[in-house]
Amino acid sequence: MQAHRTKPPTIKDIARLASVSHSTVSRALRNSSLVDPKTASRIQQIARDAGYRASAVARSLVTQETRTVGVVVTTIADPFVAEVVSGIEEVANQRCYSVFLTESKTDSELEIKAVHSFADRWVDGIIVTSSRVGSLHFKLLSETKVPVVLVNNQHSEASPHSVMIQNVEGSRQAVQHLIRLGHRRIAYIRDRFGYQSDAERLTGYRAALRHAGVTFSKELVVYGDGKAEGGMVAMRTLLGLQDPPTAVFCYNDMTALGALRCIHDERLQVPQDISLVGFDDLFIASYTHPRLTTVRQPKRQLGQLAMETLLKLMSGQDSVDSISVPAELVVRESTAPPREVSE
Amino acid sequence: MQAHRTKPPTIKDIARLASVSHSTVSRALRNSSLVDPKTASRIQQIARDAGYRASAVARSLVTQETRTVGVVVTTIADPFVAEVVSGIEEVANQRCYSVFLTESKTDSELEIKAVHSFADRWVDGIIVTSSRVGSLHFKLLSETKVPVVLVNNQHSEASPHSVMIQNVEGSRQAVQHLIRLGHRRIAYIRDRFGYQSDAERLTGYRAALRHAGVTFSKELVVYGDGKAEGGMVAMRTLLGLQDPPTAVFCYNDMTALGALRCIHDERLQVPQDISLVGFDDLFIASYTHPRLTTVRQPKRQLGQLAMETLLKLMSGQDSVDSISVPAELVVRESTAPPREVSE
DNA sequence: TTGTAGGCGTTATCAT
DNA sequence: ATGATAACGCCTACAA
Repeated sequence: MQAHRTKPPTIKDIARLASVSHSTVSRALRNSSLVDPKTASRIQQIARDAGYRASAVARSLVTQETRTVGVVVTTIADPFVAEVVSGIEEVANQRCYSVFLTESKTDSELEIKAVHSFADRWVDGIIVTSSRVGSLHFKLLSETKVPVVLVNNQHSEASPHSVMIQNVEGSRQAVQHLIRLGHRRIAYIRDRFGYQSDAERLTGYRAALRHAGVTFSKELVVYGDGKAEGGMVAMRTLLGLQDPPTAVFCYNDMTALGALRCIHDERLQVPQDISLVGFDDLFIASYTHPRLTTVRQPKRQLGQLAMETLLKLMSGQDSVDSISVPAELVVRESTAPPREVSE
Repeated sequence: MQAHRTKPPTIKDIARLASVSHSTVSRALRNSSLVDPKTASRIQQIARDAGYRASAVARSLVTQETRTVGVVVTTIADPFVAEVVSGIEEVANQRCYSVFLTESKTDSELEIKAVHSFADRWVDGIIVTSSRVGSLHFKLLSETKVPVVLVNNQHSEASPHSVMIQNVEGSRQAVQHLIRLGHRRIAYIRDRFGYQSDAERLTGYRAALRHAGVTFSKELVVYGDGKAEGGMVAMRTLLGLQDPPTAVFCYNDMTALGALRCIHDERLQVPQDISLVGFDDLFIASYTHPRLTTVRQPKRQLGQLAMETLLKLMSGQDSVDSISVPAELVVRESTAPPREVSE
């Protein structure tokens, strides 16, 4: 491996150096059996010395595949998304795929632009995570004939291939946990932008209530925005109620974080005054005070599964179906029996 | 825009449809002035109808540029890194560059593999953030002649171009703040893997102590790992001291998070019993209890600056120098005068 | 203003 | 086992 001041060497340069044709070089470098082992290793040595690296773009032009995948996310600054992407990247890397990362910022214009860019670049596959964008882009995705896998997509017009968390069952468990502790006035802070997953978590919430014979109370369901800020505001609303809840189930951990902030600011205690449950089990859930009870999503694994699914699709397997991953309740310190019951 | 069941159309297909040569199509689609505006728009219409998209890989082969940049990070699951990358992605996207994201996981093998992959793919530039990998790979980076920009790199053999936070001044401010509150026994929890930035923050810490005439106490400097876990362990050590510190400055917010956890677990109070300062100002710093006093790094901006620097480099400007970005102390609730003084 | 021809760096299909 | 030769899809002189 050596620095080259001018243009990097091409396959023809190596051919010249080795006094063979460039086809032979090509074969030698790809360990083709159609080449004398001796000359092969000789050529490999020469190529190495010259610092030769085959151009992926030239190769792609002829092979018609790029060994790249496009990943579009709302924003990588979201810790949930970041972990999913980390999982994707891990298995992509293992299989020698490079990943293009693009943020859509919940802007359908940008999302479309991203998909177009991916198509132009001949990516072999696309993964879309937690897209909040309307259905219009599904047409686009199906137009371009590259395989697409969705992760926790927020729209029901699902693509044939997706990896999703079991929202209903997860939230059912969470609320059931609160009920077993003795809670009856249990609130749910929704995500105004959550669409599908928010609807499903609401379903689980209602199912748990119904199962326990607790009547659903409209005032106990309020909207957040899936972020801490929205959780704070929503919690404030709940605390202002005539008869406030004794427990709150949040759309996700970020929302719970905001709710916790609000509760602290009101000089109330978790879980003594109010129990709190999140969703996702972000890293931070183990470091709040108190530690947050939450529903775990195997985030990294979701990413890995998505990439593995995409790999199958790209290799031509068409019998790949969607994957539904179970969520798991993690009980920590933010939940306890309500005051009335515990006394 | 129309679905095509078979192969996507090439420039020649469009040429045929428009009854012109493919060179004319090429010109028309790139708004060349060397083409009759009328035929140009006619061709554009035809291309649009046919769902034609020029292949970026074919174009790259002839133009010798890909409009892609490679970004290597330790792990995207690190919230600091994620925000930097978000900044990079934002300006890259604006300028129609796509970004390859690769995790090195602090493994020099992987980091080298990533750079090789980038080189093979003819990326126009590379950004490396918070690399902990040894200097050996700098040789590699300079070998490949693509422009490289480093963000908060952890080694002093810096590349000519980098974007760095002002660690010394930032930590000096943090510790000075503690001193002004009346603290004298101030600890620093280092990052075992922090190299350059850890050393610089230590320097700032010592400078502030010296300036205030506080003698440096070796036992008050302990090692964490830059993560919450390490912060916990380090804090436990500090609390076990004969004469524990009244304030602790942490390498970063993650470390502070762990320290806070430990303090809570010991039934001590922040800031009444002990003051705590972090570094980074991650999102979470505003949502701890109490809110964390910390030194802000404009993370997104670091990424933007890095990408802008890279853009200049790629456009041939060679008179680009490194950038040093000021850090800003953000005083919140985790710092207060020590007990002895406040009573 | 438009068309023709060559080349970007590979892989792949023929011969030899 | 090796070497010409032709793609791959696009851009760009150069010619017309």
